[in-house]
Parts: sequence; C-alpha cells; structure tokens
Amino acid sequence: METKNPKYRGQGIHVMASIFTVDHGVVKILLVKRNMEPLDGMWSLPGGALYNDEDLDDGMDRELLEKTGLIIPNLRQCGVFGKAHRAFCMRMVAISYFGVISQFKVEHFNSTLKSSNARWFSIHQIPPLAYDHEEIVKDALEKLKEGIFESDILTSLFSEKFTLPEIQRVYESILGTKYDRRNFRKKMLSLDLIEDTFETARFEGRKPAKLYRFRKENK
Amino acid sequence: METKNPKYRGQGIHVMASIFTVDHGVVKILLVKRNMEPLDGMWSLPGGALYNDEDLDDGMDRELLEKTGLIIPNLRQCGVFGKAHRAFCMRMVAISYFGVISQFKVEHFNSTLKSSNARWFSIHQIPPLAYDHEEIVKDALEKLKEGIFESDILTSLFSEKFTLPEIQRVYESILGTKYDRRNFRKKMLSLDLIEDTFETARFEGRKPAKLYRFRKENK
DNA sequence: ACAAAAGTGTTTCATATACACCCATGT
DNA sequence: ACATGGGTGTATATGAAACACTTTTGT
Repeated sequence: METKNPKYRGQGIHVMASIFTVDHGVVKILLVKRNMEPLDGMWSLPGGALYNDEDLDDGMDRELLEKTGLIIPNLRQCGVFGKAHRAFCMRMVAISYFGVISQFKVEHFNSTLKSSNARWFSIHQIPPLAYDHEEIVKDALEKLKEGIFESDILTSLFSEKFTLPEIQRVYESILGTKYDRRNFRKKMLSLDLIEDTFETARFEGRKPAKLYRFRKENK
Repeated sequence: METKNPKYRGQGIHVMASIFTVDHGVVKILLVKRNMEPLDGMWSLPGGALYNDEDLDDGMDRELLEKTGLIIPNLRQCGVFGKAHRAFCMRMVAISYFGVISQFKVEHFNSTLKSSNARWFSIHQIPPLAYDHEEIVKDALEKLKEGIFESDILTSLFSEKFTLPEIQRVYESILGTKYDRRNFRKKMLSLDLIEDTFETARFEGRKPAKLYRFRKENK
C-alpha cells in the first residue's frame, strides 16, 4: 500500500469510552478534562490514539487506564464516527466503546480518580464536549439501553450482593421507565443469572429485602 | 496531535463491503480479485483506503463503485476489525459494511461486472480470501440475518413486483430455516411494507401467485 | 385423477402486562 | 395505627408457532 499518497496520508484511529454508573438513582458518565491544545480545558470522553502495535480493544483498555486510572472489563464496541472533518486538525476516525461500573467500585477507585482529570457527570448535566463527543455519548447511551439485560453488562453494574428493588431502580434510571415490581422480579429471575443468598439487607424504615448474587456457574 | 510519534505514524482506515444477493435460492456474495501486491490474484472483499476528505460512508460508496461498478443504496455499517497485525504491511483498521441487491439489478449490471475483476460466489463456495476477510464475511452474514426484516434491507433485496412464495424462499435461503407458508405471509403482511397489486404471476405447473409491491408512502 | 404449489383461518402456546393483597419496619 | 416499601400469585392480552383443507395448473 502506498503510504505517500496524500489522499490518505496522516490518518489516525481514536478509541473512546463512554463509561456509565448509577449513583443514588442518577445515571452518570465519566468525562476527562483535556489538558492540551486543541480545545485545552474542555471536557471530553476518555480515549486517544491507537498505537500501531496493539489490538483495538487493548488500545481502548490502555487509553482508559491512562486517562482515568480505571480498568473496566466487558467494554463493548458500539459505533464508528468517521465524518471527514470531525477532528479539525487531522483525519481521525473514532471507534466508540461503552462500559458500566458499579457504584461500589467507583467509590473504591475514588482516590485514583481525584489525581487524574476525570469526573463523573449526571447524563442530564453534561458540559459542552470536545469534537463530536456529545453525539458519541448519545449513541453509547442508546447502545447501553439495548444491551442492559445481557449478562456481562448486568454483572458489571452491580457489586457482589444486591436486592431486587435496588437493581430495579438502576434499570429504571437508565431506561427512563417504570417497572411493575412483580413483573420485574419475574423477568430478572427468569434470566437465570442471579440466585438467592438467603440473607437480607436492612434499610431504615423499610421491610428488609432479600439479597441476591450472580450465579458463579453461568451455564 | 502529534503526527510524528512513531507509535501512531502511518495508520490507515479501510472500508469493506459484503454485498449479498440471492440467485435462484443461492445466497451469493460479491468478491473481487486483487490485482496488485501483496496477495496479488487473491479474492477479497471490495473496498480500500478511505480518503482524508470524505466521510466514512461516502468512502465506502466510492470504493464499491471503483472496484465493482455498483452503486448500492442502504449500505449498513456492521463491524470494526482492528487486530494489530491483520494487514501485515501497515496498521490498517477495517470498517465493514454490508448491503443487498436484487437479482434483477444484478443482471442489469452484469456487463459492468464483467469488465471489472468482480464475481459472485455462493456463500457455500467462497475461495480463500485475503487478510481476515473470511472473518469479516462471516460477521457480515450474521448482521444481515439480524436485519433482514427491516424495511431498507427488504426493499433493496427485491425488484418492484414479487410474490410471497418468492420472497419466502429468499428468506429461507439467507436464514437457513423453513417457514410455515401461512405464518410467513402473516408476518410479512403485518409489517405494513407491501401491498397487493391485484396482478398474478404465472409459472409453469403451478397455481398463479399474487403479485405484491412495496408501498410507496411508507409511514 | 393426480401431483405440486398457492391461498386461507383457527387453535395453541409462550411471553409480557396488569393488577390486589399481605408483611416487616420505624414513627 | 399508620405510612412506606418489600414480597407473592393470578388473570389477561399479545405475539409466535402449529396445523388442515381447498384451489389452480400441467401431465
């Protein structure tokens, strides 16, 4: 292949992650503040240029770690953004990923996060984003909604033990809908992903709720 | 962005199309014979390098036209292939598309096709393909199956008039399943995409079949 | 009359939705 | 005792799959 042809000289590939969590009923996304030109100081999705010697998925993991300090399993590819002039300085194509992380892990990583330029934003209060990242976020949220009942996303979203009303609230936050308590329980149990721990969780002023966990042997 | 950093110098973006048709019950894919090194003479998917000044989708349309002479509407993006060493001479990421074309149009374009290096192959008799194109084809076929009942794919797959048994056979070929005649008819009509023409098609030895067409005002 | 393929309608099942009552807790 | 939220079972609607008989044509 000709690398000198100016028609395709100087192209680059970016990987971008939309990482979501649910914090007390609020869906949040992880953004980082740019610390170099162009658009210095603007918020953007964590990500960056793919290296020549790494697979696409590995590049995403590396960029996410470098920019935010987080290691998030089960990232999922969800889109390609390839308008000619989306990045005005160079011809970049962005491959977009999304992933989720439980609030439990978010808190555990909080110290790491503070030392980087990353912050969680409610998806209803997203600041102006660099390049076309607003469009990318919107698309990632759609893809998250589509995949939310699949096991890898589900298991990433919760810590070891959880109650059904708890995860129902998370689902309702993400999907923006309300579920009937009984039907939600039925649906979740029919997925065969979770099992009773025979423990209960107590919250003040409420009847204790059963604790569930993900089944180890899945299939 | 630094363009001199050797970590990401010399990357490129490829677009690739898996174009399918159904010819007398056989699902076929359009392949082109490479006419330059590396892998000169091998069969591959039509596609090539994206130009710097064109949108991704436009690049795909252009490459398909250049390599095969075909203009195919409703190409759909379906995957990204980004292993580090998938193209051994350079770091290329491939964005894969799929599309379908009716047998009627295929015949109309036959003369164009003959002058290019393109040929239709049954998906059960695909020759060894360049790079990772076999994997890309496999993935594209999956995506085709998933999207086969959506209106844009469906309308691309048939000419103006068609009978229900006819399109049932096409579906059965692509999906590799059998449908009950009555249930298939019910499903297809319930999509609200087609309407009766009040004409019939005659084939020897068979009862004449009703001809349908796509509804113009869709929605 | 028979074989081959086209046309039609009803029953059955599975899945999703709607819905009402009792229970445990803190005030 | 009451307000709040958790736990359970049944009835209904909706969509998918199963299924049998009649019609048209060529031989």
